[in-house]
Amino acid sequence: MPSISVENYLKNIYELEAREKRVTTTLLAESLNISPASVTGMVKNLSRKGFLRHVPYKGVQVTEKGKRSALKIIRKHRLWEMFLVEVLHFSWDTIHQEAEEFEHIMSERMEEKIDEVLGHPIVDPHGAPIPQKNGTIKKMDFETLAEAKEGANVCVLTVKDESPELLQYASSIGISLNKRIFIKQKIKFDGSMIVRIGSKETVVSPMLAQSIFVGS
Amino acid sequence: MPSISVENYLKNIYELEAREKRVTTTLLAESLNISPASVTGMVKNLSRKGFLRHVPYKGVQVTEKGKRSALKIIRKHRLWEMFLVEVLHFSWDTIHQEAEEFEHIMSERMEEKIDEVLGHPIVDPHGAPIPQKNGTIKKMDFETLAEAKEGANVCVLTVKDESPELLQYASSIGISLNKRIFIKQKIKFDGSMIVRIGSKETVVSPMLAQSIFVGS
DNA sequence: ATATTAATTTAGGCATGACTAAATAATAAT
DNA sequence: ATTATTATTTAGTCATGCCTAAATTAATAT
Repeated sequence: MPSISVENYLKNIYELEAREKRVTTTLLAESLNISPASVTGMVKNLSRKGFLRHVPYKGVQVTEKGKRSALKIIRKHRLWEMFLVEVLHFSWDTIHQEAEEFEHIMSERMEEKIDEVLGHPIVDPHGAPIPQKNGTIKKMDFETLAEAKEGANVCVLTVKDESPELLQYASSIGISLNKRIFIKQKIKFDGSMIVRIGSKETVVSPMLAQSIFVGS
Repeated sequence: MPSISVENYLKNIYELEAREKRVTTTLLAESLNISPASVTGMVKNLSRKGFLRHVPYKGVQVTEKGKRSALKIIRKHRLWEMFLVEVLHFSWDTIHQEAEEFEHIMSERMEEKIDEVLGHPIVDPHGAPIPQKNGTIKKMDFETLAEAKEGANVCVLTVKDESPELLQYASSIGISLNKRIFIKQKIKFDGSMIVRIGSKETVVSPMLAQSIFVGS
């Protein structure tokens, strides 16, 4: 059984792979808040054990085996986030950190019970897809709000969940899952957008816009 | 913040103190499934840090500080057991092991939410008292079923929770919390008892009887 | 092409928390 | 009282997973 550290490495690598071309030692180190030197050591271990492929100075990739492990943990994380919101009435901005710990100690039995009580949900409270029992996960190929064109009317499908501040801010200007956003104007100067959400008009900064994934 | 190991030492010492005159190194080692030599080392640390008083060759006791920590963990453990039964529909014989892990990672916030959802329960699913937020715990001075007199009609108040088998067996002969047991006869030979629970008559072995705490 | 800078890896350490084997202390038995 | 037994402690190891400092490799700029 993989240790908590191993699980965190695999999860982070898997998630970084989705949004970066190369998952370098340094990138991974930053993501894990661990020194690059330490990462090198662990990457060697995990490669030897068949969880990763590592081309020195180039980057790492999870193998099939590594991916399976990563998805198991992500499934537990997202199910637990859902449970925190639905059953324990946590708000969406406080659950990520809670789930970071529980994902590692959640038993199979527990996973099943929670999945059952929640009625087999397919997305978590931030709209991220929950990996299924069989190891599959719905592919996400949404664009970010930052990429949406002027005049478009889009739907909020996913919001990045790492930062409570971001989520609080998003809530405060009316952004939540499945809300529609009309892009009234994009400012050339810095990429800010003037948008209409419901009946209110606000400005969305480029940084916020890059954390929000939308579809049509 | 105490490590998981430290929390387990403190909890076990506290619980052993309640039912043994001296908590010796060996006893503690057995309870924790750790070698006596290792226990000696940790006991030294914890004494130095003010969690324990240790008289070499005599035994250990928690200090006030140690007791406070122990009760915090026991509160989390018992609240979580209650939650597993009430909200996730686990049966009472499967929850102890689950809770052994979660007690260490449960945040204050989580503790509060669960306490709230459960309506501030005062006992766990095995009848053990849940330590309160302020660090107090209801004193348990019940007798064991084994000590009850012939002809007595007693009420099941607590059942030891460490062994799933014990709990399953107790359930199977009709023993659960708040059930009344009439002691029809005590066998001199081995201490077995012939009892009536509801309308059924059964034999309770001395070993089982010692794991069941009753009041009148 | 070479020098500078940045990324990566190697080498050596450290804390935690376990282990075994050997030594010592306490207890019980003759 | 001495011996045998049992409990406890000491000493020395080990695995995990992190660290820093130094060395190496790669990438970039002149």
